[in-house]
Amino acid sequence: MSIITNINKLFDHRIRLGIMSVLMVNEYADFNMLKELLGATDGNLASHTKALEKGEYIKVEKQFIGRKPNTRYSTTKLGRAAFKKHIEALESIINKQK
Amino acid sequence: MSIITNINKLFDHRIRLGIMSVLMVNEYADFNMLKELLGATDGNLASHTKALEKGEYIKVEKQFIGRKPNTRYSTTKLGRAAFKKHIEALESIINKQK
DNA sequence: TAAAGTACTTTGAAATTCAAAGTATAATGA
DNA sequence: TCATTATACTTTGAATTTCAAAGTACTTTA
Repeated sequence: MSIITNINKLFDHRIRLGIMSVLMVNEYADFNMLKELLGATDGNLASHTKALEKGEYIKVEKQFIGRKPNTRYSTTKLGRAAFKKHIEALESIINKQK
Repeated sequence: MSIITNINKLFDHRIRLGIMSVLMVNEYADFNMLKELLGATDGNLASHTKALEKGEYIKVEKQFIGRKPNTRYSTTKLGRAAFKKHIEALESIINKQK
């Protein structure tokens, strides 16, 4: 049980951390919203959302808004639980600094 | 200026986060101490310390203790400043969750 | 003095990251 | 109306990073 035991590999990247962080406080976020909020390129964002999707931490819904495709993301129960644990692990590391 | 702007790429990995975290609260840590605290393999730890060293965030001193080689690590001023900034960025993400 | 242990370092395969290019459709403008 | 530009992603593959196994150079132990 080391100090980094509860750091989740899947959240251990700034873009994925950002995606989760946005999705924890917003019920949904679409591709462009995430792209803008995180300053990621299209391809980069797509691969990170795919990684989180594969881990079943986020859910993807594709729809059309008017005639435009729109992809929106939301967290899963599993994702929310995992993220909370990750945040707690970070907090515990941070508190050691104080 | 996105929510992940101040997340430092070099600290954005659990092992390097762990190394810095240990070195922030201990003046020195040697190879084995870090290895044990972080549960890293030798090769893995070596490459992460090398990355932090290259970024001039930690300093490496090699000496002999008795007849055994001993490598000890400590933070640099630059490293401490960068890590503080990183921790503040994490805190700000965490606080958004509350 | 052979075998096992210590303290790393090197190596290279595997996994990950990333942006450029691609796809498909929609909107715009001439 | 038809070419051009824009939108919303996806695919691709080169570059980088991660990782553990194997290697090196001793030292300790039996």
